[in-house]
This record gives sequence, structure tokens and C-alpha cells, in this order.
Amino acid sequence: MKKVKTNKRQLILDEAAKLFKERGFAGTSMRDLGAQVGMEAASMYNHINSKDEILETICFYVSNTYISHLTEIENTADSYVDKIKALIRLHIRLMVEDGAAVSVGNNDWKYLTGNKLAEFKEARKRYERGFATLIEEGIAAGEFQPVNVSVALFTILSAVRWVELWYRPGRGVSPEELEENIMTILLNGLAR
Amino acid sequence: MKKVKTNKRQLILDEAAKLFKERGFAGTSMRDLGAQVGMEAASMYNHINSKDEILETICFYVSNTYISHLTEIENTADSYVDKIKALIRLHIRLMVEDGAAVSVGNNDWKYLTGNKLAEFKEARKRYERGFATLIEEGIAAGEFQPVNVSVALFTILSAVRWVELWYRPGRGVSPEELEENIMTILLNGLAR
DNA sequence: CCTACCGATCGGTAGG
DNA sequence: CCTACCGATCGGTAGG
Repeated sequence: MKKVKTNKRQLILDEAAKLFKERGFAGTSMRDLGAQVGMEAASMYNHINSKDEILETICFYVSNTYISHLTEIENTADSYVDKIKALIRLHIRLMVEDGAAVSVGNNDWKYLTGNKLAEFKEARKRYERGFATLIEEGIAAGEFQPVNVSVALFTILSAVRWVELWYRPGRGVSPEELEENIMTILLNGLAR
Repeated sequence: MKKVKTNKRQLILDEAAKLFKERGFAGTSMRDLGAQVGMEAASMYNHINSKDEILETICFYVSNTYISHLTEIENTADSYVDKIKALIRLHIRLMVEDGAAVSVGNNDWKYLTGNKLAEFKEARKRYERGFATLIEEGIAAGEFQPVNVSVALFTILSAVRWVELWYRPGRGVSPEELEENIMTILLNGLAR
């Protein structure tokens, strides 16, 4: 009976996410990762099967998290404004709490290959379509301005996407303040 | 008399920007680039000095372009609303017209090393400070809502940053429509 | 979990 | 601008 899946595996995945965020997947060697984890590169192959598998695990962890939260939000009876607010809050929180993994899902998914690349793109498209539908229905319900749905979708997705690049909690702006300010700009606009 | 700088050099830089955008700097080999340009990897060294030099040239071309436009905008007598609008328009246009180089300046600058890395970060900080100052003065002048300046700055910078990732002209949304919609959301908000 | 090592590929140079 | 090649480093395996 083989027991391979220990918490060492999770440690490797966590450190990999941090290094991939800093240097990119292609810019991170298994020897770099080994040094960070505290073992030889070769030893990590007792816990993982390949460098590609690490990337896949992180990417699909992120896409699954986003999609399951989207499904929850879709099924509430809230107004469209509140649904979009909940999604914006979701993006900000995942980035504050698990910025390294989110960064990999945003930037390094392009190093996925074959089926996995296709599956990931599919998952992302499903998420974007669900998000877009909420905007579309919100416009139809008169809650939103009649903007182009795709432009609105990607403007929102992008606006919240870089929190993990520059936001450091405990330096002037609290997470609550961050959420509130971003929401104000996206929903009410910067201009008075 | 050595004449090294031909238009072949520019071809190499252009193809490099495209490949770096697609696969990242670390994920692009000089052999990949040679194949794209149409010569052997070794032959490109008659036009460029190193792979690093290619990256540096692209990154500083981008940062210099942004900074020189910012300086122009700072020196106009326009309202703060119009200045911010001009900056948003600048970002969108550079991305539509030269998306590959902008992408490298946004994502691959992290592979710069030593002095060049420090210089690039410095240039970016200078740009961000100038942009932030315009927002700050706009709030003081009563043109903008009293939001947190840093949050507003990065929300705007991020919101326009992904145009080059999903925007394809001639597919439903014209560049003018794109600019107008993004500006509406950022300045007036999505909600009615 | 380590040592020792594999074939492949990397950025770059020599020489023509 | 190409052929031929360099030392270094890559992801991964064998064997213990």
C-alpha cells in the first residue's frame, strides 16, 4: 500500500505558486523549487509526478474555486447590483488570501499543454459567460447603464485583477476599505 | 566602419515582443525567435548583443513612451477629468496599436536584471506618482469623488491593462466604442 | 530523501 | 548569415 500524498505535497504546491508568481513557470527550475522547499529536486518526485502536474494542480484549484462561487452567487435571490458586488468581493478576497495561486491562474496557465490547456480555457470561458450574463440581465432589469457587456465584463475582471501585485494589507488601506473603494469606482464612477 | 543597426534589428525586436507576449521571456528561446525571424539563432547576434538586450530595449521603449505622454498631459490646461480621460485613452491606444510591446512592459519586465531592473522600476514609480498626483488634485478640486488615491490609481491602471489580452478590433466593438465604454464605467460607474 | 547521472536544450562564440 | 560547437542548466530517472 503506497501512501504518497502527505502534507509535503501541499508544501511543494504552495512554494511553487510563490515562485511561479515571482519568476514565471518557465523561469522557475525544479532545483529552485527544491531549494525553497528544503529538499533536492529529485526528492520532490516522490510527492509529485512532474513540473507540469504542479502547474495543472494550481490552475485547476483556482478555476474550480471561482466557478463554484459563481454558481452559488447565481443561485441567490439578490439584485444584480448585489450579485456583481459579491463577485467583485470574491475576486478581491481570493487575491488577498491566496494571491500566489491566483496569480498563477491568471498568468501562468499559458504554459499548460494539450488537453489541460483546452480544459482550462473552457473553464475560464464558462466563468466569463456566467459573469457576462449577470451584467446583461442587470442591464435588462434597469439596474445597470446600457454599456457594452463584454467591455463591462473585462473592465471589471481586470480592475480587480492586480490587487495581488501592489496591495499589501496593514499599510494604510484595510481589506474592507479596499473593497469599498474599488466597488465605488466600478459602480458609481470616479467623477462626481 | 561598422554598420550593424539595420531594419533587421527592428524585425527581431518586433518578433521578440510577440513571442515574449505569447510564451514569456523565459519560455522563448533564441532558436524559437530565429525561426520566427527567418534566420539561425547565431545569426541574430550580428544585430543584437544578447537576449537580455532585446528585453531591455522593449521595456524601456514602452516606459519612455508612457512617461513622455504623461508629461505632455500634465502640461495642458485641461480639467482633471479631461486629463484622466486622456491618460485612459493613451493606455487603450498604445495597447491596440502596439499590444505585444506593452504586454512585455507589463509582464516580462521582471526578467530584467541588475541596474536595468532598478531603472525600470524607478520609471514605473515615476509614472504612477504622476498619475496619482492628477487624481489627488482632481479630488481636491472637487472633480472626483473622495476615494483613496492609490486604490483609484491602480483600479484605473488595471482596468485598461487587459485590453490587449481579449480585444480584437473589427469584431463587434470599434476602438472608439471601446474607449467610450471603458471611460463611462470608470468615470460614471456601471450602476444607474 | 539523496547521489549520481541521462539526453535535451539553453544562450552564446569562433571562424569563415 | 551559416556550420559547428562550448559549458551550463534543464526536467526527470535509477538505484539505493
